[in-house]
Amino acid sequence: MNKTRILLADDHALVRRGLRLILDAEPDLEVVAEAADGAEAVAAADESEADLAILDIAMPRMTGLQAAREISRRAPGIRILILSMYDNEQYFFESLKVGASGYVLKSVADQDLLEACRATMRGEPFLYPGAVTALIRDYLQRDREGERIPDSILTPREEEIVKLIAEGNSAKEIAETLVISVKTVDRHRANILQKLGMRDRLELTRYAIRAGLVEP
Amino acid sequence: MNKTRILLADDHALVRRGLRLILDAEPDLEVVAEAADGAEAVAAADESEADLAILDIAMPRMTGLQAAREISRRAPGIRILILSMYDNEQYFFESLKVGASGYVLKSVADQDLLEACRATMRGEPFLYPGAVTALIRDYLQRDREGERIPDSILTPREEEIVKLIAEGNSAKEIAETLVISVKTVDRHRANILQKLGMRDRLELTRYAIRAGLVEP
DNA sequence: CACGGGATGGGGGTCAGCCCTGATGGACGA
DNA sequence: TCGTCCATCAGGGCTGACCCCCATCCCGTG
Repeated sequence: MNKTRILLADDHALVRRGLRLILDAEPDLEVVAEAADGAEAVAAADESEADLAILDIAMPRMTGLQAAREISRRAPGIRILILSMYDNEQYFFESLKVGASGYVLKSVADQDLLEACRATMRGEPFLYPGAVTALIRDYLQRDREGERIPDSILTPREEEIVKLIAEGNSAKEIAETLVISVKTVDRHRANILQKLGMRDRLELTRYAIRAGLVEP
Repeated sequence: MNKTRILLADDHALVRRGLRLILDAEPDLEVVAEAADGAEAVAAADESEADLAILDIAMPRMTGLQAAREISRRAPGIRILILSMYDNEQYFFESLKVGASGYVLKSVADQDLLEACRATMRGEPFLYPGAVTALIRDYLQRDREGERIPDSILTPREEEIVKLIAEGNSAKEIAETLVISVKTVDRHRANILQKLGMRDRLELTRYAIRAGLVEP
């Protein structure tokens, strides 16, 4: 019987180590590669011939979501499980959109993670209980209003801007960092705020911190 | 030989489980209690007769720092190790202030965590390498300027203002809440920013979240 | 009592955040 | 090829954030 070959990506070595112990203790699972950020994860996915990638959502350089998008584009055969600190509908739906088969909260028990791995490898999507509620609520609402998913998701560029704003950079600094005009940063910020229904950088920052996009 | 009895507090069950595997694998360490938030940790410290409390810094209900303050007040015999995602001087110093003997980043290797536990139990403070740099820099600066640590620099009123700012309120809203003039709020904010050496509300907000003054 | 710190304000200034309209070029799918 | 989405940018306007100097009042302490 073949073991499921796992790529494990989390920026905290200690957490990674703990997860590895949990996974390696199972007879049917085997961690064959580790990554400390999104970019490493993408590279590791290319080389490791893993069957399953477990990606933390909050990582430097490239978030788990961006990495998932990239991995599922370059290596469609790899199943992806997103690991998240936050019980957040927005991120759950976005995970599915970027090609992940499952979404697991860090607050679940280890048995749930193992079950998620196995379900994913069987080709079944894994939904953590809270997400089911969110899913149902969403479908009900869409049904009631007869519309499709509001698609209020941010573009990659916009996510980049969100990070920089939430890290405390002014529009001018962001413009210099990205080598674009302040006006464009302005434009992006306006679009972001409008999409997320927020009113200013401060609210956006709190959101980004909650979502694990940046550190406080 | 007696094992070191450990209280492990982290809001993510998965992470907690992983850490427990790391710790329980050692012959001289033993996890005897777990907690999923700061309040639970305080309660567990009262009951568990633990020797060492490992507290994640970011937890609901009560942050690791608040819990540490409470635990070291109620049970001074328990050594405390703060576990943090953030390589941040401010946080590090606050940890020491609330009675912790060590500060360990989640990005360190498992061996470093084990070494931190043992050093703490030997009565030695454990400093992760980056913190040493910060410590030295701080001492140098204090030495140069010939002043001592201005602890708890903010007045009660100012802390009230900080909270309101960090919760996303505008100066106008704060003025209405406190029934004072916008100008006074302005004045307070200016004093606060000057005292903390920060430049705007956004930086202040991130500080307040890190310090556990407000929820993200 | 006099002095200092804390809280409260006013006047007046600069600058950045935020929003609107409108426009262009490139990429990508129908 | 055409429409759509994304990223890019300009001009111009409003408001709030942030800063300066200064004044008042209360309070506790030397």
